[in-house]
Amino acid sequence: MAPVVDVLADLEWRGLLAQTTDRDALAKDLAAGPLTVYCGFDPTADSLHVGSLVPLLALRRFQLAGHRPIALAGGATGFIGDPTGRTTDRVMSTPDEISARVMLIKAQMERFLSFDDGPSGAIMADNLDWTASMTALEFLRDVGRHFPVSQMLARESVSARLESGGLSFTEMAYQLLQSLDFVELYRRHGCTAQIGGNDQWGNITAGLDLLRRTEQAGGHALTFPLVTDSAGQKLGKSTGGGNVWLDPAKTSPYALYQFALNVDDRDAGTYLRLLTFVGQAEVEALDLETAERPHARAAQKRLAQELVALVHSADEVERVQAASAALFGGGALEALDEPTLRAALAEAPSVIVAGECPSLVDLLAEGLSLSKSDARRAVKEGGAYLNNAKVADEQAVPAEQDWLHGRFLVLRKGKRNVLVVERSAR
RNA sequence: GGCGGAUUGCCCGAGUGGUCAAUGGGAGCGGACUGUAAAUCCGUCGGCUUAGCCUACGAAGGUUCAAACCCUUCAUCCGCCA
Repeated sequence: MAPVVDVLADLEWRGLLAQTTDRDALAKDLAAGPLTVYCGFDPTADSLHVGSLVPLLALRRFQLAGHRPIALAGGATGFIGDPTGRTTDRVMSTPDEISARVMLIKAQMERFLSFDDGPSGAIMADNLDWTASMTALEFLRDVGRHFPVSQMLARESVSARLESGGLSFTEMAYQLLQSLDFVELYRRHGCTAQIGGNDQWGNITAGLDLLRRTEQAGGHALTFPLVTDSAGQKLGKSTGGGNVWLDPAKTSPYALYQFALNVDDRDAGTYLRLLTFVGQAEVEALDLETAERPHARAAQKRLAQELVALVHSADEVERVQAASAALFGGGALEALDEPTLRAALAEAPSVIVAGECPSLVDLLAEGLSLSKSDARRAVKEGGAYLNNAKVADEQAVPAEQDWLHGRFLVLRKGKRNVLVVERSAR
C-alpha cells in the first residue's frame, strides 16, 4: 500500500467518483497542499457495517495522499434522522441510545485513520458539540435564514417525500444541520471538502451554499456511487439478508471472511476496489484470474483476507482461515488435534451440554435458533451433518464415539451453518 | 361528515360456508450440479410432545353441527361526493 499521490485518479479508477463540484479546482487544491476533508456517519445502529467502509476508507485514501481527514459522528443529526431515501419518518431514538452508539462508532472509526500530530493527522468530531448548546432562536437566525424554502422543496429527498405523504419540519431541517456541520468544521479546522454517498449530494451542496453565504468561502463536494451487488442488493447484506457489521460481536471475523469468500464473481473486482487498498496492478491481475479460472476464486480469497485484516487484524485472518479450512475441508475432523480443532471451532456458534446429551434435532434447534420443525426438516431433507457425515434419522442422538477428543461435536445444517457442541468435563 | 372498496402466511397475491395450514409467484431454507459462485432442476417453506394436535386469513363479538368466507361493532388504508 504505497502512498497514493494522485488521490483523485485513484478514486476514479476504483469507481468511487460519482459527482464532484469543480473537479479541476479540486485537483488544484489537492495538489496545492493538505486539504481537510470530512465525512459524516450517523449513529443509526450500534455498529458500522461493511457499506460504511466505502466512505471510511475513502477518508483514509485522502489521508494516505497527505490530506487531513475528519470523521464526524452524527450525535446531533442521528437524533433527527436523514429523510434521504426514506419513505417514512424514522423511529426516534432516545438520547442515551444515541450517545452510546456514537461512542461505539467513534471507536470503530478510529481504527481506520491515524491520529498523529502531522499535517495529515485525523480528527474525530461529533456534531452534537456545536449543536447541543445552540438555542432554537440562534439556529433559526444564523442558519435557517440562509435557506430559501423554494430550494429546499426542490431537493429530491424532500420532493419524493412530499409525494409519498409528506415529511415533518424536523426532517426537512436535517439538511440545515448537516450544512451547519460543514461550516463549523470549516471554522474550526479549515475543512473545505465533504465526501459521502451519492444520495448525500443534495445535503453536501446545501452545505457549500451555506459556506459561501456565511463565510464567503468555496469548498468541494465529492460523492461515491451507491453500490449495489449484481443481484441489486445494497452492499453489505449477507445472504441471510442481514447486515454485515464491523463489530465482531455482531458479525464474527469468521462470518465476515465467509461473506467475502461467497461474493459473486461479478462483484469481487468491484469490492476489491471499493473495500480494500489493494493496488491497481494487482486488482486487474485478479480480475483476469477470475475470468480465466473462476473456480480458483483468487479475487474472493484476497478480498476476504484484506477485509478481515482491515476490520480486525492479521492474526484474525490466520485463525479464520484455519477455521474455514477445517470446517469446509469436508471430512477428517477426527484427524485434527485438539488445539487445532478448538481454535477452528472458536468462530462458530456453540452449545454447551452437561449431562445427558439431547437429540440431534434439539441441538440444532437450540444452537442455530431454529424452530424444532425447521431442525426436523433439515434432517428429513438430508441437510444435517454430524462430524461431516450426513444424518437422516430424526431421532438420532450422538453416540459416545462421536465426541471428538471426548468433548466436541461438529453439527452442520446445509453447507455453511456450523454448530459446535461442547461437553463440559465430567 | 356521506357513500363505496379494501385488510389473507416474510412479501406479492388467489380463495365467497365443510374436501383450507389455505392455489400461484418472489424471498428464504435443504438437495443435485459446481467452485463455499452464478444459472438450472428437485424438494421444502406456522408451531408442537408430528400417523395426531394446537394456533392462524386486521381486532372483538355473533349466526351455524361447521366460518378466511355470512352478520354486528371497532381499527387502518384507498376511491367518489360534501
